[in-house]
Amino acid sequence: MLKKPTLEHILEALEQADTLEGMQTASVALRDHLDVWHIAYHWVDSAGDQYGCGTYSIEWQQRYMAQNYQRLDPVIIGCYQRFHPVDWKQLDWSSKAARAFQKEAIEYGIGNQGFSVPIRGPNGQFALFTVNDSCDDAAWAHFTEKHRRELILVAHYFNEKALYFEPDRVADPVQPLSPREVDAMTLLAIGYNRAQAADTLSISEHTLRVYIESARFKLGAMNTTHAVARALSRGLIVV
Amino acid sequence: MLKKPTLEHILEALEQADTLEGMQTASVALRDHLDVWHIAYHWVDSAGDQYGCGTYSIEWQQRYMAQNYQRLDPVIIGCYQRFHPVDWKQLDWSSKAARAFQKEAIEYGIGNQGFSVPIRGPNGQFALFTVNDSCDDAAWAHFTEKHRRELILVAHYFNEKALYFEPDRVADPVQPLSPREVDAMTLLAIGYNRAQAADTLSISEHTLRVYIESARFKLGAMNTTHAVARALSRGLIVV
DNA sequence: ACTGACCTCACTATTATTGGGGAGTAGAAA
DNA sequence: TTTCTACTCCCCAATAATAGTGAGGTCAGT
Repeated sequence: MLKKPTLEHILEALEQADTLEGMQTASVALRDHLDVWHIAYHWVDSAGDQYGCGTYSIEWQQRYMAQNYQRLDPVIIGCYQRFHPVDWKQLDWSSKAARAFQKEAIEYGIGNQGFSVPIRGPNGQFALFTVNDSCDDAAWAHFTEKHRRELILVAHYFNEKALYFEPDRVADPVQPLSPREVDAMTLLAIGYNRAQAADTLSISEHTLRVYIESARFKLGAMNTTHAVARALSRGLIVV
Repeated sequence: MLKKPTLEHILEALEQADTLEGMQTASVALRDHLDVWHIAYHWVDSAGDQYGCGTYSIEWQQRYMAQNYQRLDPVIIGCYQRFHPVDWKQLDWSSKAARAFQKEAIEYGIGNQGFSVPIRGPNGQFALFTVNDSCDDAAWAHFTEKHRRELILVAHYFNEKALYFEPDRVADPVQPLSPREVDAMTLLAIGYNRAQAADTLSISEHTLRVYIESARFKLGAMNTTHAVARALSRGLIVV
């Protein structure tokens, strides 16, 4: 490189990106900027789909996906229940499968040190942003301490871009529910049965049913449970 | 004030905080640093509990909670499905309830301009970090453009601290669902009835019921609809 | 070899929910 | 003024859900 791009430049380039290659370019630039082995952004979908970008070798990415390693990768498992960024050393590598996985990763050119930022979006979307390197513990601790804040920020920007590229999020036109329908859906979503919900709203159970039915039609739902699920995932109610 | 603290100082003070008052102090310091009317961090809990900190008046906070305004607050509703920080102007204030809410908020000393950052943690935890002020649109657009990145970062730090203070709320019913339970919840959430779901999974309806029941138990849900709603809002299933 | 978690299936009984109907009010919008 | 939407109430028969009981199998980890 003639000149290292600043973090500002990288973030701006990332903001401007309108293809996946833009994210790829940004991850390479960031790797050079931070002078580490690897940068990786990895979207983990509970449907099993996944995609990502980063500087891991194609071979490792293919191997990872072919083997469905996200099911046993301690980084994925460990981050899934966390909010805080995590150093790989803090994770649970005790199982035999995990150690075998780590050994194989290193053979594929992954460094022994890692720092991963879990990121979440709407509807349970989950992704990881990872910095990877090979060095001793003290140097790594120093690095993560120094760059923690910018890594969080960059992780956020990567995920923002990824959500932008994911088409599902901008789809369905939302027909709004009436206030009473929102009440009904909300109470059902927090576990009330019809009698309790009707009582809470001070209306008859029959009336409550009318709201449930009309909400069901508006939401195009096949039954009450479906209606509540749709109301939730469309953000029409907050529980 | 003798001297405005820098953002670095505020973040460091926040990191050091080991009581809720520390968050409160940080929000006041941040308000002064940014020279805005209000800073607010607001945890929206699936149990209906909520807490937060910030510079809103006690009266407004009490009013908000007493009226369960999180159910109709366009900021909450609008941010819930988003990942990106959002300017309040982009939200849907068209309903009568929303306008009445806004009017009342202004009477309680809330400014007309707002910028909210949605934040998510494990198990569907959701919170908002908001900056509020009163100024014209151009000035506000300039402000949000200028401070966007640091606001994202600060939002993250506030939530990190909040999760640290309230581990129970996240850790409480952490039990993950088994694969079959996830299948069952997912199929119910997309509108299948038991017969269809059982057929889809190629198991008997009796067996399906066992999964629904065990998922319901794990989720601490009172009925099937509640279980599906919880699975959704905790991000255990994606529809 | 044992423990525990998961997957699969069956029975009985009671209670709750659903999906069809229909009908009248009030208030806002056209 | 008419029309529309939201809100309120009611019946009935069929279906779904709940709460117990039980059993037997696999598979991973200690």
